[in-house]
Amino acid sequence: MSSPESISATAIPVVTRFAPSPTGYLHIGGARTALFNWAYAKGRNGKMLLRIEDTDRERSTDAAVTAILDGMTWLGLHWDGDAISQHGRAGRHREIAHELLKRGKAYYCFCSPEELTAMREKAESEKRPIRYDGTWRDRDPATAPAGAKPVIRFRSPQDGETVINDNAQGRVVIPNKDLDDLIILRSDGNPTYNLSVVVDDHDMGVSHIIRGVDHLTNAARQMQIYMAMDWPVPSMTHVPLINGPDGAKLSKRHGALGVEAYREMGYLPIALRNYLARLGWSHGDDEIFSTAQLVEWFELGNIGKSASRFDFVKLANLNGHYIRHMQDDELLENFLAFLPHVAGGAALLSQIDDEMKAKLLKALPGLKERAKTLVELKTSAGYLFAKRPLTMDDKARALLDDEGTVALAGVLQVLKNAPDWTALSLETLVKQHAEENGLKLGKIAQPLRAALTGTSTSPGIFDVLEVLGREESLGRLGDQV
RNA sequence: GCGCCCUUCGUCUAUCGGUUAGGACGACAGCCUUUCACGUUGUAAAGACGGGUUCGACUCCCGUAGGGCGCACCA
Repeated sequence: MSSPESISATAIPVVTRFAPSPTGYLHIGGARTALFNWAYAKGRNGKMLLRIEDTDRERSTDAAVTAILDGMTWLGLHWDGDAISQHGRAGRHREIAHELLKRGKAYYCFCSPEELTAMREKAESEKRPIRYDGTWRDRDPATAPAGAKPVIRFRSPQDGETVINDNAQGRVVIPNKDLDDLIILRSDGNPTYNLSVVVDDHDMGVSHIIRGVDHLTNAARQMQIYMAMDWPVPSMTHVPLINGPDGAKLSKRHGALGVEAYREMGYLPIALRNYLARLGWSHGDDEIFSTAQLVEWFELGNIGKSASRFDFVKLANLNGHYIRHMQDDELLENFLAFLPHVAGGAALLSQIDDEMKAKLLKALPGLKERAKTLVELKTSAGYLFAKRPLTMDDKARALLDDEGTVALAGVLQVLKNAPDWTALSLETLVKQHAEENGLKLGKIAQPLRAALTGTSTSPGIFDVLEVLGREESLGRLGDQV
């Protein structure tokens, strides 16, 4: 608290940003990057801004913007202020490109795309590094071919090295000779990514850049632009990537899905947040923690360096934990909100009136112990919605063989005379009946379960009886005798 | 090809020169039990390889191997 470092750290307002390009859905790596940016800002009273990097007009779509915003909202990652369109700031980027020109930090290059391709191919065939050769770096623009439309290139330092003091990666040194003169303004006058990012981050007052390591080399080029403009360089953090379960890059085959796919698979935002936070970041041995704790504990220095694999099994385990521990009414809310996003869910939702809601709520304590996802919850709740006479699955049918049916008929008589219909008293009643007839409880409970639910697995059978109610229960049992 | 980065149980990770290398998921075994789960107890399971530095290396340095990222008038 008293060290000069922490005093200055609290004095500088923390501004992070998440800057996706809207060329597809919000994938899981992007979601984690957003989570880290959000957690860091939240934990220091800062802001997380959202910038849509839509300067590629060909590939950017409105649908993708919507998907990204929806995904973040569902995950509970709220950005501050309005989302900023990078494309809308092209004029400002152009202005800086010309400022760089004026400062002698950039120059016009008249090479045609064909010449550049030839240059690249030649370098490749000669096994030389693929870089712009600097043809126009010191050449007089007056000697340009007539009518050629120039691009503006950044005049990158040729000697020395650029050092990135990265919070996650440590000190990364890139020799300047390996960084060529990148194009900052295209021949059509549109700015290029590395320029736009620097100008926007600077103008938006971004203090901390947290993004994927795939931008590490860009970070060096961007630093050079900051320095050419005499702008302060933000704190940099490059987080490792997330691979598929087999260690290879995430592809559509495994989990390169949009976050909406995780919603459809029945994962809870709180579980996904917890899981994602533990991928590449840690707080000692803590595995299960609240979002508030994440915000409190999150430090950039605790981000790891190596790529991690996405493990659906562990996610499912965490999800099951959160389902089990969630308050019933809150879980019901999550469940109802989830239904429209899953096949057959909308139809089911239309059947859920207040009475059914009450039933669901009552059944939830038994149901949630047994579900790792909301999809499983939907399946296991199926017996509540079933219409008489129930259709039996194979295992249920096997339980209702001759012996099972006899047992069922016996217990049905007892249940018909049950003085009150609560799980507790029914249990006493049935156990007493079993004892009197020298039957193991299982010999009665399983046929009951089959007749009541049409399946061989369910929550505790006495809870099922209570939730279903006397009339419905006796009806279903009678159907099978 | 060039540059940068990474490498601890199957997986996610702890360790910041001295530990029987810890935890979690998963696996296996037991207990609980009306099914399935939950819960609970226990077991197996790791420092890529080779050199240094050091009294002492998972930890620091060098090399090898493997993997990743970047090298566009994409972002």
